[in-house]
Amino acid sequence: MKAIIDCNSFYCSCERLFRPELANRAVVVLSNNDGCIVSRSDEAKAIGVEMAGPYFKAKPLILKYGVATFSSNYNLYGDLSWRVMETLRQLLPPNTVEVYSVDECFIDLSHIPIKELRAFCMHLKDTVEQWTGIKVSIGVAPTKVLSKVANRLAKKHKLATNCVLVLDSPRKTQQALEKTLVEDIWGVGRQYATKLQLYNINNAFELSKQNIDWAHRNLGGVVGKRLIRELNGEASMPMNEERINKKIIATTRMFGKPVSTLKEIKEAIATYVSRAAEKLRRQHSAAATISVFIVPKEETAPGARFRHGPSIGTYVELPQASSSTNELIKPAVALVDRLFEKGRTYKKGGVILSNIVPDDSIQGNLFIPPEPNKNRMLMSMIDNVNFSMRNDLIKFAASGTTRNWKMRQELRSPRYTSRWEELCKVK
DNA sequence: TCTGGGGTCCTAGGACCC
DNA sequence: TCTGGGGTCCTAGGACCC
Repeated sequence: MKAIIDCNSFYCSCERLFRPELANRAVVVLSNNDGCIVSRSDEAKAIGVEMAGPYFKAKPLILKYGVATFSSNYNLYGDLSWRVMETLRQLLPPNTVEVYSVDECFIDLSHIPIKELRAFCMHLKDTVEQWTGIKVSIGVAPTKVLSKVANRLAKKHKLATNCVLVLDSPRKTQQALEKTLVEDIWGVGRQYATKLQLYNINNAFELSKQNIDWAHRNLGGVVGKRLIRELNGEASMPMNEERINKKIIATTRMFGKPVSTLKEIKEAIATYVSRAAEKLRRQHSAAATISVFIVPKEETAPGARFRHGPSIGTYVELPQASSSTNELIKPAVALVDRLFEKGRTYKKGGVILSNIVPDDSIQGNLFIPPEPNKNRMLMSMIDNVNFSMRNDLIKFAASGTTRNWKMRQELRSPRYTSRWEELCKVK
């Protein structure tokens, strides 16, 4: 059997941890740039604050009910996420924890007898809560997709399930599938949900009865086949070993306010390159392709569903993979020159590094004299200062100093667990 | 006035090879 | 009139996830 363990309203729970007076109050956390709502406590859900809705639209509701509102504080969430995962690793055999996202992991439970699964999972849940202060829900089933189904119901019916639901019989599984609408299945997004409803397939049980070849034709090829098999209890998505290195690394942001000068866009892009290069070095990699895009500001027709306008982008292959900020900034900024059109206003930009290789096996280039990664020392010194003291204490001139385009983050809580000067004060 | 950011996997189709 | 077949690699774009 497999399980998915999922932190309840993760970002909100993190904020509450250091603000116990918020325990029973509605809490929401906003995305970067204070744009959207990305986490809601149960109380916030109850008063009708919508997930992923724009902040400005929810604001009347938030003010009316006095909802505690936070900008996202990724230093804090990252650290607490690590604590939760580390706790689970200590309670489980080696290599049975697959971290899936900042607040979720799959675990392999084949070492636990079926009859003891529930008790064991309660033990996991209680220990995580006791050690980290974060509440989790656990769904257990023979496959990943079914465990996601179980997890969703566990969270939905907290009182009845105590946040742990085990699907250990065909009868329980069928009941769970019947209670799950197609759009709530892991792997079914808006496109597929619409299509399925068109065929009058409305819940997960109905979907599980569909023909495999039909799924292949209609639900994205092997992805669809796999989904049907998983719903029928046939494990088709193996547990993955820990993903060490990312294959692409991106840093993309809305600008704090629309930007219309080439200089400012170049500064923003140079700053994003610095961030992305840090991520690259943290995993001891180098990138050989660098892509840059910018998104012009445009109006959304009233009433229309919001969508971003097309992004304008291009990329360049470097003669040799690199992880040095200065080597990456130059080509990135040159790409901006090609993309920028005078007179237009832009709202977002981004940098994507791909073609990523380990930095100890960089493919030499016949036409470039080989030289040791001479920037390595400098870079790691800069990283150390910036990580331990203050973001961007040391930065490259190309990043600019005024930074009018910088994102808004007006409601961020202190980084309680990762900055000395922001520690919780008891007295 | 204000609608996130960072990923993964998969497919189709073109270029190219023998 | 007939105009191969089988394979690999690459890229762009779609769909999905949290």
